[in-house]
Amino acid sequence: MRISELSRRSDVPVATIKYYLREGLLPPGERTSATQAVYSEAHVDRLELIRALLGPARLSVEAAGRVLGVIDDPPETFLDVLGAAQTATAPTGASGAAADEDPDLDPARELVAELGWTVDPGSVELTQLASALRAVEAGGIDVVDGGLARYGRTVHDLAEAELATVPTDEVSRAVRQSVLGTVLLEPVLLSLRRLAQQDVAGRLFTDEERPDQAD
Amino acid sequence: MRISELSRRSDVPVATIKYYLREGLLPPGERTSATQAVYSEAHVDRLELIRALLGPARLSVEAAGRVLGVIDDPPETFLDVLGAAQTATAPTGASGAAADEDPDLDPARELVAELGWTVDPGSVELTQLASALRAVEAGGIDVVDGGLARYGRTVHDLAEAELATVPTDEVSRAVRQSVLGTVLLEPVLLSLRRLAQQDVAGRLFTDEERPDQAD
DNA sequence: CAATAGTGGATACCTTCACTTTCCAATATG
DNA sequence: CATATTGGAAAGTGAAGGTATCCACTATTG
Repeated sequence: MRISELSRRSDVPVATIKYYLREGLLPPGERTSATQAVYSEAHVDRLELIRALLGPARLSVEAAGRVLGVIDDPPETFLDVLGAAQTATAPTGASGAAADEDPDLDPARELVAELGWTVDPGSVELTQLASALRAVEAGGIDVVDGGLARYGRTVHDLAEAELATVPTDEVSRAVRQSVLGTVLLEPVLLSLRRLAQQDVAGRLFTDEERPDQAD
Repeated sequence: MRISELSRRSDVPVATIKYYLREGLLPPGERTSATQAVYSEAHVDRLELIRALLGPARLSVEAAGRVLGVIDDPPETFLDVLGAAQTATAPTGASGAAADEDPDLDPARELVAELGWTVDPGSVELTQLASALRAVEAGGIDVVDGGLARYGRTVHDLAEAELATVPTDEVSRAVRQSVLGTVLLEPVLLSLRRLAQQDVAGRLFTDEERPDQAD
């Protein structure tokens, strides 16, 4: 198919497809002449994936490029699979640069230690956890019931369920599953959490008793 | 204190403080004359909170304004607390407008039904779950081990732990806790998940055996 | 086989967002 | 009184993510 049909099929404007081609998110079509190329089903799928990464997963075009790059050109070893997934999707800079100094990683480190987890001590995620904890602090809110450690243990269950789906026989499939799982399940997690909150709140405030009013 | 000291204390540029004042995120200082106002400790705290919302929580200035608006001017009833929290932080539009038609809410509805949750059938979160599920589909990845329902059940535990911290005696404190909890715990959740993945991946690929290759 | 429409590619432009800069007239302050 | 600050308005900025415009070329189609 030519670009206009690709556009119709994928519901992405031609100009935008060209943009993604320029940015290297979408591989070029197969050239049939100096000014013509044909695109395949694979291009349609790829565009869908790109839109999923840029939309729900909220990745920047640059981050999406890194994610797709890891999928297209996977690391050699299983050990590197997750690391690749995570550094590819880190918000800014990616390669281990400090955002602005490092104000205080200790609370984050302590929490991880309390949970008994083994993590990369220099990973971006640790920095992000630290700043997330500072934000909670700034909000002056009470931490989760049972403490953050309980929260962490529950999240660990999630991580186990996710990683159980990663095939251990072939690196390229493992990469795809873990890289895309890492980013595409985030919005699922977030929206499920909010829906669960609705359910819990409903039980708390409606069923048992309603504090004191109508409306 | 005057604006320049507020700036020093909060580490936010004067021009930015003025911007937040203009956008209504920060309440004006107390006027002492036509061209002078004094700011309090409360302003310092508020600025910290604003930065937490705009930074780690990744809210837009507009969404942050809605969140702060709910806190400053809480709903009357407990029933509305969570709803207010959630609509205030919804990505776009907020008030129940369809992003672009509604392609297919059914998978989301089904999942929620399977979990036995009671949720607002018209809530934005349902739409977001639907589009998140479509994104997973687009990525062609296997769903979590044990199915999404298992994932959902685990998330429900999280929601319970969170909502257990919401005081049930005073609406204004309940609002603050649930509104800020909703948004400020998201980055905590996300970064903890990734750290948990590191731990799980480490156990899978390092301890037991490494599959079969070098590099 | 000429007229028309559709291409790939490059470049310029546009819009939104979150700030920054610049001005200003009116105080504060030394 | 001279200089520095202030609150406030308005214009400007830089990054991000597209769009729009051109253009020299095919690829049809009548």
